[in-house]
Amino acid sequence: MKELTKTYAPKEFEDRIYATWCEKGYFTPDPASKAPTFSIVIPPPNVTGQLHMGHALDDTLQDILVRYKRMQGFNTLWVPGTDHAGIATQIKVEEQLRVNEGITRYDLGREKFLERVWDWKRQYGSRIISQLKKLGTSCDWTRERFTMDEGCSRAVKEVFVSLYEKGLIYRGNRIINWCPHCKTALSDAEVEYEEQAGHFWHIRYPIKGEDGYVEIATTRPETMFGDTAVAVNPEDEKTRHLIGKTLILPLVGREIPVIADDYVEIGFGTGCVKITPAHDPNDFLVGQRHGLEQIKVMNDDATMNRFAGKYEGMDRYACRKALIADLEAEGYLLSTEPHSHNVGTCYRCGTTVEPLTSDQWFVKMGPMIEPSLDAVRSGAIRFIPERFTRNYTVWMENLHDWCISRQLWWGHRIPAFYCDECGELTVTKEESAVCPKCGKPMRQESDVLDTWFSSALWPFSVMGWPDETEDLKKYYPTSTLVTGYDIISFWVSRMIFSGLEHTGKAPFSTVLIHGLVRDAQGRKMSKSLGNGIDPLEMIDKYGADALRFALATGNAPGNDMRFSDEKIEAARNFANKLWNASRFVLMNLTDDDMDLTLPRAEEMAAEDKWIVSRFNRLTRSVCENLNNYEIGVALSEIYDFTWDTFCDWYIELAKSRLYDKESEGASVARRTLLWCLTGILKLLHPYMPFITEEIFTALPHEGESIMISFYPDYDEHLLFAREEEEMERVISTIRAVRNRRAEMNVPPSRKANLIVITPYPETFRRATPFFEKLASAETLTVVDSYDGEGAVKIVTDSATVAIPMGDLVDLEKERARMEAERAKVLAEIDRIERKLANEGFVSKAPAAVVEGERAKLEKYRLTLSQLETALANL
RNA sequence: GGAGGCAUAGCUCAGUUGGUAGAGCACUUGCUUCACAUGCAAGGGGUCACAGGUUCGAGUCCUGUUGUCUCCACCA
Repeated sequence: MKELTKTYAPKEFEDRIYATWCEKGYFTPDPASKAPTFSIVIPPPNVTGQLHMGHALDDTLQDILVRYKRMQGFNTLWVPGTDHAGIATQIKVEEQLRVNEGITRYDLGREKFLERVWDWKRQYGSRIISQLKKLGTSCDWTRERFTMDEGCSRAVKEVFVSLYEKGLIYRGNRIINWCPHCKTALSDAEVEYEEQAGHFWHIRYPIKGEDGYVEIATTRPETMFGDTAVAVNPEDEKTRHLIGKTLILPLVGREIPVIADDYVEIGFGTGCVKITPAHDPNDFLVGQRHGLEQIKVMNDDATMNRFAGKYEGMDRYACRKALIADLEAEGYLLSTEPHSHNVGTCYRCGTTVEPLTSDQWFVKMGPMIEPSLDAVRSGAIRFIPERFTRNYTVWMENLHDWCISRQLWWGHRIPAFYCDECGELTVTKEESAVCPKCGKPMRQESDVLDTWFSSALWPFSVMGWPDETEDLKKYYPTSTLVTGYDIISFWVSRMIFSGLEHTGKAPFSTVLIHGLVRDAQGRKMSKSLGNGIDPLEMIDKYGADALRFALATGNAPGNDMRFSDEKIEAARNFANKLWNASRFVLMNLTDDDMDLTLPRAEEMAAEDKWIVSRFNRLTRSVCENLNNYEIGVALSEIYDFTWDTFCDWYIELAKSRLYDKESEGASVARRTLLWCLTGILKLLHPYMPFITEEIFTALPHEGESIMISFYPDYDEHLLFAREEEEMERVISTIRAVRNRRAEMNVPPSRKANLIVITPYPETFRRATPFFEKLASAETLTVVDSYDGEGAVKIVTDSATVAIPMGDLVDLEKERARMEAERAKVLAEIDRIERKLANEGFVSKAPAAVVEGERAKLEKYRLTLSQLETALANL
């Protein structure tokens, strides 16, 4: 028989086991399977990224579900892959070019630059995949995908053309978020707001032909060059007289009208708002309503353009500073007050975004909103925890059109073509098209699509859509999507409306949301703080199983969790415990113990039936919790059972029979041990795949791997209520004896004779070896009555145990202790009696609860009478 | 401005349809018990933020208050 090393050493086997699983093809579902399917698509990590704790958590949860379902016999598929991550990847490669070669992408040109990015992708693209493998993820690697591979590109074109033809994609000049550093448009979702200290500058706008002026407050004076009106609310008495007047823009001298628009809030500020349609989303709308001219005053890099006059070429902030100084010098600056406000920043580079008007491509969201809300309302898609439904609904309801074009090079190039000859715009899936109108060659749109445009199609593009493939038929819609709450708006909602629009089906039925992994102090892990914990380092130090355990335990769905050395150490210790318990079982087994079935009920001792019955209950509870996505609760149940019930009690109880190796009892104990241990390994396998596999294959076992064995199932034939009760009596009495001995500082080496008075004489006679081994008993004698003086009396709800230890006993102390105990029991009896006397309780509480209280009362009464007898005998 | 989370043992957190509270770590005491000191045994420690309400019964459901975190919106 195989032997296990003395301590748990995950490095010795994790890689080997993973390689074996891959070789055997266990991760690939059987195409012939008729079983119900369970499918998941991985949230694709950035192709050039590295595994961080967020991934580790996300993918651990998915692997737990996938392995659980696979062991339950589902036809299970987990599709892996990576995302091209437009901006993120392009920034990285540009940075590398700058550092290594001192050049920009423009020096290389589009084609050469893209070659470089593909090189980069080839070089680093497999890194995160191999890191995922280290974690133990059971993805079907034969189906690995990339958001810019041929299939995904085809799906993207198909969707783009289809939406365009339906009128759901349009090109327009509208106000968008512009990142001056990335030099691209961003969607609303890609803008992060942060509170920044700023100022309100109050500026005087003179009224034409009058002496008066209008006071304007602004946080962004440099946009003044783009002002094309000043607005007041038509209902505002204080400003109504200004409507229709003409103002003169300070320093610029341009004339702008005062217009009336109820966008201006009465009572806020000066009641007069400068309107800059080209640089503010609200002003843009006001401008549209009033037909105002849009004057863009900045270049793509946020330097000022010719409309800024002498400030042309200055950076927007430099311009602001100079402008304020000039306004002050000319007497236009009325006052300055500090003002803190939210500033939009680019989610990739952190640069303050500039709202500006620009020609971009948009997805018209209107018609897709209602079906997306319906899918959730009807229950076709369920969020877990449920509260994220609201998060999703609110976002969906307030959705604006989605700006999908990016002025980047890395990404899906928009399949639109311009004919410079006749001005025709053609949107087509075809390459290098010729103008359908004039036959001249066309020029393809240079913009690429938002990364999230292709991610949104992921659940069906990876299945082969738009073709009616076998995978699509079998595995789409997918079952569960597992992701963090931080990308519900970026990704989850876009997959939902895309799935509904293009396949007519919601892409998944359940969305399991998890929180963020924070550091031990509760801070968000970030590069700039340098507080990130590297999952690979953790795997190296503690093993992948310990990492997975630490991530799966101790937190409820949707809540953030803290990660600490403490936590993963506890997980590693648990692995070590399981390892050593297995060593114990293994070293006791003999060559005859290849029978993997449980001994027959008649053969089993009370303790065997007890552990089997408890395991059976555990199985039921674990499955219930896993089915409800209570992944952490299920794990802690397995943990408690393994450590407390199996190791601390059952193994110890079994030892007394194992000594006599040849005996029938030893054989039964060995088979029960093996059966239970194997069951624990199976229950635990989804969480800790490596250690359970290593032990499983070391033990006598059926089948070549635990990962393709069947998950334990509740079996009513394995419920032994009577033996459970019997063993609980024994255990609680052993505990009580230990407790008294510890209180009295009796060393374990000092054995004692136990005299037991009990209504369950047989139980205690049979349990004699347990008291000898676990309660330092020399002998155990069951008697009808005992009045020995100078004995310590231990009273439980099933027995009075007397220990004659004359010299050690202080009679007065004993009396006091027992009186105290009596008082406690009396209080309990009183409490329960009052409860049972309460008619409301008896008539309204469930029968089982009332029955439970009655049983408790019974026990307390027994304890009380025993205590009183003992006191009388003292 | 709107929405939501959290508030339970010294610390970090569980607590699944309401039935007087649990774990890990830390702490105290005792153990070289032949699987494990990454261990074994015993123990101390909580008016479940506060105030009301529903109920026979509330950590759990409802309302409000306070503290704290997050998301969304963006009134210049």
